[in-house]
Amino acid sequence: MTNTTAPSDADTDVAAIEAELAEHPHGRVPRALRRRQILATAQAMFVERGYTATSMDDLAGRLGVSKPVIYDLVGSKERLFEVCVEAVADDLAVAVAAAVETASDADPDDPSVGLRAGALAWFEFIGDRRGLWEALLSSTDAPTTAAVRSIRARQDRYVAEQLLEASRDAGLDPDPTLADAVATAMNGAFEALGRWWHDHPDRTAAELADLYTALVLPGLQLLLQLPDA
Amino acid sequence: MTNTTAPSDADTDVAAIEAELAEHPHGRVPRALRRRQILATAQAMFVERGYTATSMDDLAGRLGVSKPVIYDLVGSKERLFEVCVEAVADDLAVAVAAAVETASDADPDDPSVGLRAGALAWFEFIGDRRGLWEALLSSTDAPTTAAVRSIRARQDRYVAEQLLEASRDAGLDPDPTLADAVATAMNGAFEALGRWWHDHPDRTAAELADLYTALVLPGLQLLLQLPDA
DNA sequence: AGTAGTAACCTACTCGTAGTAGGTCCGGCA
DNA sequence: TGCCGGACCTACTACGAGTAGGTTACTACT
Repeated sequence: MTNTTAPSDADTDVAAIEAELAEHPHGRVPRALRRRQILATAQAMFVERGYTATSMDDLAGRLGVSKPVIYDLVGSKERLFEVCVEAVADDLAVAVAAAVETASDADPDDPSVGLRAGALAWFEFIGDRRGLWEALLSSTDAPTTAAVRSIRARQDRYVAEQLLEASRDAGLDPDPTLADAVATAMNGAFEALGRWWHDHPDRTAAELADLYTALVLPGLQLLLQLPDA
Repeated sequence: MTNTTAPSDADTDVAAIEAELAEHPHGRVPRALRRRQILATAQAMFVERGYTATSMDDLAGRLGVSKPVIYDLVGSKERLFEVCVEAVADDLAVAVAAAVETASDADPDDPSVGLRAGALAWFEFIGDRRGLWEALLSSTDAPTTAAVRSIRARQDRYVAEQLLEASRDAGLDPDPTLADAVATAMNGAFEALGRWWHDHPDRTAAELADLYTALVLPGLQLLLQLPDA
């Protein structure tokens, strides 16, 4: 059930943007559109060749535009990468949060269904964008610094918040620092399983979500003293 | 209990190597020694400035040697980084394996003591080399590609093997692929907690090892059907 | 219509860094 | 004394990120 909707905003973007570009007879194009084109094309190149192997000259060539245009609109190569990563991270965060909310609403008493639903949404998301995810985050060579740090921090915050909420819902008084650490560890396991999946593509998102849940949930319930069901 | 022994092979190396170098009156030094000097100095610079900010020219300058010497002895900048990482990874692997073995010998019936001992050794090791670990692995900007991949693979293999062994010791017939996936997830959690520790230095290695064990062990026992104690 | 003003874009650089071609200098050994 | 090989150096090339300053075409106003 992983390929029903648009597989990647980026590819869609490229097509849509191409169409919009055609409407402008001369090479001259509004800044906003040019910027979207740059981001979409850059994302594609990062995926194909990786960060270092993608040169700004090549990108400019592929865009049919000179380098200063890119620098004017984006600022720097590192910034360009960051923006690409953040776009993906935004989509992921939205997808996961929606799945968690839906599941929690359906079964408000069992905190484990939220976890399971979130895990499933997470794996389905990255399953739909294999190359993208690998290239941008699980990354092989990028000055991932700021970008990856910030999306990790965001995921950690989200999961920690979920843990605290579940804990409070169960009538407990949770330790925020503990929740923080646990959330970080959980997300580390996510990332790692995402990489593992890449080397074992025959597995399904559901299998990974089950595995993840089975591994993490029992310890979680003990640590946070959550109810069993 | 984290600072009793030699805190970092690298610093020790620098001193020892300096001494050995003094024995060679002219600048001329045997290849092997020069190579050790290069590695030690490079490691230090990578820790101080990070990968990209460390230029081969600067390194050559600090060594009092010209660039081609480095290229002759190491091959490339990326290779240089890899060698540094692998050296640390070797030490870590040895430390963890030793701790696990000792603990398992002392209490052969309870597989959880091995896990707990390994976790503790792992955290103590990286606690002893904060900056080093952060710079080389948790890395901020390196073409970590090959290096990080290979050390992750190695850690994964080790943990998977431990899991299989524990499972067999309990008289079960374990699934290698499952063990592989679980090991990967466990190590992902390790890495993430290592990073978290960096932002919460007030914690002790023992606290982190306890947290890790508490989070992971229950699920592990269910998944692999290990005995409880 | 003619004429600013400005948005989009380009040419042609600088600067820094990875990596290399080819030569030098010194010790040992016949 | 002359030769050989190992340690080392000077002086490059190639390439990529980022920029200074100029050019063209569209828009708005008189």
